[in-house]
Amino acid sequence: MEAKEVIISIIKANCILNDKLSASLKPFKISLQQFNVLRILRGQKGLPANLSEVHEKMVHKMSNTTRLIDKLINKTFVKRNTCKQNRRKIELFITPSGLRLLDQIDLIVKITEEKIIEKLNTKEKEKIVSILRHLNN
Amino acid sequence: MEAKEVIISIIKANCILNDKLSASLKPFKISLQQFNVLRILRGQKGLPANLSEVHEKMVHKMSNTTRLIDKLINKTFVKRNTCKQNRRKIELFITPSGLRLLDQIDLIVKITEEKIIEKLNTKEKEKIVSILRHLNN
DNA sequence: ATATTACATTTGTATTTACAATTGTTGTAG
DNA sequence: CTACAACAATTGTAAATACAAATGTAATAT
Repeated sequence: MEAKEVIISIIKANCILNDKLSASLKPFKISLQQFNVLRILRGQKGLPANLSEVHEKMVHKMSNTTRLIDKLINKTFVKRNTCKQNRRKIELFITPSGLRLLDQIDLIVKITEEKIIEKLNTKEKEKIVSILRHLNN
Repeated sequence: MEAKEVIISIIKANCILNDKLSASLKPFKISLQQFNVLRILRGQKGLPANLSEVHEKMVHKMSNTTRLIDKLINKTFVKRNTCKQNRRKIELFITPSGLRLLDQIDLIVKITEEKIIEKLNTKEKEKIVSILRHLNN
């Protein structure tokens, strides 16, 4: 088994999965990355997240995370404050309208995600996550 | 095991692997996608490949494959002819200078690829390829 | 207090990618 | 033969992303 094969199979899987998820988000005029940011912020359960925390959980260059969030702010789904304790940092919150959007989107994304991996059984899912985690560390 | 977890692990793996490969290609002023096209054309062993064939093996929109190849042509690594039998099609060849470039790049990419998956044993590599293939079809 | 360094984010710019529409060519039905 | 559909590739354009440099703030050393 050549390294190349393994790598290509990961790249292709990513591509397919990205296409399907993006397509399911299209009616909501939101990109996959924007959706991910909103999900991360919701995960904070009211606590602010600062930009670098969000950035770490993403797969982006920092500069583009800024602009990604600019867009979410324009759409009123996110609010940005500079942090009182450390004015270099900024605090990010998801707004009520952002939460409402996620409410609308959640189900369709969940269905899409499950459809993507529907052919995998429990063991395979566990296996792939553990192998990939292994690869990433 | 939630679908979301599986999907995120694939996305992250792809991200890491993409970063590492791109970095190793940087000294050669060539992108990963451009490198892939060259590899595909070399794989033809002298036979022409037409654009749609190349496109199918890639993870791009057709329109961008055209432009990707434009760049390789500007760099003289690829040659383009319109197909005599069917003038809608174009034939693509890798040039001698494209082959020389690949000669230079091959080793470093191979090393990078192997380094990326060095923590996986034979069984894991086989497993992951088979699971992902399963997912893609 | 001032200079220096590190930190957190932003800006500028070029390149890449997505999406829609268009061009030119071939096949085919009437 | 002509019209029309299908095919293969390209172009135009907006959005996303990569990369380098700059801004503003805080911490530290002298």
